[in-house]
Amino acid sequence: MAEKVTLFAVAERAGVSIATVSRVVNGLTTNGPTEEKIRRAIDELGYEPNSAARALRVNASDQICLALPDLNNPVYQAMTRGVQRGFKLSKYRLMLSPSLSTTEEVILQLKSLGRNYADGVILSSLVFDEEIEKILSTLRIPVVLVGGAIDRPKYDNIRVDSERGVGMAVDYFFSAGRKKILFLNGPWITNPAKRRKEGFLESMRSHQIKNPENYIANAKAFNPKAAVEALSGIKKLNQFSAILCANDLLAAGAIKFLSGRKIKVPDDIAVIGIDNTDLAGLLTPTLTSVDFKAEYRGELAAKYLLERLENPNLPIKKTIIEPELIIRESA
Amino acid sequence: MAEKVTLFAVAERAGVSIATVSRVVNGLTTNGPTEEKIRRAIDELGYEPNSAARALRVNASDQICLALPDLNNPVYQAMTRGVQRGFKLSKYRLMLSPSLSTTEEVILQLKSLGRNYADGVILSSLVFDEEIEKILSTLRIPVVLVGGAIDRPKYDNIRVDSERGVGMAVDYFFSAGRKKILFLNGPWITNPAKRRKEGFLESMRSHQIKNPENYIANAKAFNPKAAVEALSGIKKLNQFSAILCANDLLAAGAIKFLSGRKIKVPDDIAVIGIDNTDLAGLLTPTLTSVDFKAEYRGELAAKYLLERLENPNLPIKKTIIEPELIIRESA
DNA sequence: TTGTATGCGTTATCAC
DNA sequence: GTGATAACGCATACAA
Repeated sequence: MAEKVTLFAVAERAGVSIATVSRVVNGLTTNGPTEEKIRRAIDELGYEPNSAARALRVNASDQICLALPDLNNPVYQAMTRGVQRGFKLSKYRLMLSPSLSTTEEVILQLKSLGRNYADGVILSSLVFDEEIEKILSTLRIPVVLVGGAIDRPKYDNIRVDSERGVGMAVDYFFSAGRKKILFLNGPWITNPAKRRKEGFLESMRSHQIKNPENYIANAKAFNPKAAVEALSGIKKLNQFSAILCANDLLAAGAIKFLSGRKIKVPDDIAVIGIDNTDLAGLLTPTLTSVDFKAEYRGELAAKYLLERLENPNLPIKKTIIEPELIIRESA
Repeated sequence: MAEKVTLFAVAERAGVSIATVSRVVNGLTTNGPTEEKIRRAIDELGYEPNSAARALRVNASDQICLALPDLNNPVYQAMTRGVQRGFKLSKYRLMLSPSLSTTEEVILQLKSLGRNYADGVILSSLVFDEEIEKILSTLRIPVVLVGGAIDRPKYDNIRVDSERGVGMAVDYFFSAGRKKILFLNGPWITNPAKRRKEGFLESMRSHQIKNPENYIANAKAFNPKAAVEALSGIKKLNQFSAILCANDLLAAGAIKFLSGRKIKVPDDIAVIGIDNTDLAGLLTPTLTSVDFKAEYRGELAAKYLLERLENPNLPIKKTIIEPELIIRESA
């Protein structure tokens, strides 16, 4: 391993003071005949500024923390790609939190941000309660919320119109004459599940369906296997002509389950997913899905955070993403 | 935003010196009646140690950099999950590099590591040349290579037996009487593509096939769309009874393409993928795929890096992952 | 066990 | 435009 090279080494080699080198490195001195010498010394020695020293001095780490629930879910993979892209041309490095499923994990992660290793955080959590809210308010760095359900006026926030998205799917089913709709939801404690359920109930009622809560099944997780398990437990599946799934992974499981039972999709039962992930185009039949534009949300979150870092006094920004129903073969 | 609280604040409140507080924080002082006071002060003030100051002082950032080609590819998503898991119980935070496709991007990323913001790096690159090698040797932090093709005796290294994995697939085709095999490869410049191609040629020759290089198609990227494009360009597709795809995404594209042409999988043409990603079980037919255990490799890479960080003098570790053919419906 | 004091590498203030 | 120097917050060598 090579020896470490600091400002002092460069200064010595160039025959100037460290202050001058520092200025050149930071572009505070343009012309001057010294600059040439210094640049050469930097190249020859392979000098790279020490992040920690700089961070300590200017109180900024040039790092961003991305706090997400679960990298198994393609929707967060897409969001991550969006965030990556959003920061690509910036000076910021991206930190990836571990998977944050429970309130405790979220809190631990947020608390650790008190160590000042990040200049900002993009948080997308399945859960949101007062305790999390409290810790958020103690953070000394800007926060961008992606998908925080309730209105949180203090933070830049990118939400999705869940109710509308779910409603679009229900409407589409009805327009195709499918009125017996099963809503296959994920774990009911999570925020997205709550919102999507509300949207379903509301939309069904608007179509004059009584007691729509009877047409809801809950999978234990947002994945294909849980979908299969949940559907296996349903007695009279053929009473339904459509299944609306709370995300694409559940839809993938549903399609597998149905074709295993020789039930034709969409002829016998139509299926719509939510999130419109990469998966949708690869399934057979290809999956009709409500696009909540996860990658775009990630990119937008990055943009909002960058803008706030540049100017902390900007007014709070709120965006509600309009969902779009991407129609493919499954419905 | 709350005001910042340092060791000084805690020390003042507890009526001790900052050194004593520092020791308590770092667990260098056990009992003592002072500890109680200090802990209370820490709690009351909500003290969190400043990462930058600590990093500067001890010359360690408690951060790890994960440098990957492409988060669009599920195999790297899986690897990332493995790495996340591997570091979950450690003190290390995970930094995610931007997508590293070209040599230039890899070099830029590696150079930036000279800023000492990471204590170690896990590198999985599609490309490896002398220039990258040179920069690697100047790094002052441990490196774990995942999938560096050539032997690199200086670094902990987790490889995959590509040739063997591809051979398993070819053997399986032959055992099912399928001898006319098309190899649908990715961009030929990348390392995995080279290795997999070699494995294919070698294996075909061992089955007495002459000029196997005539049975190779190259997709422009490792994704479904590129697979469709590549297959569209093939005149006499029905001369083949099997397609081996260089990864699952290509296989997904191939299956879509074939079913679009009313070619039955596996009856008319069998398909095998590589990587055995989450996708495999969700396609129709489900995809037979060579498992290179990406998630496990990620976790192992994290383990190797942790061990080396703990003890830099350990002998270099090399592991070659044994592939496994996961048989599903597509072949 | 506790306190004092030094330095990690950098930026920024101040004189020149 | 340049150089000397203080300070960022912490860990630790040393003295007590």
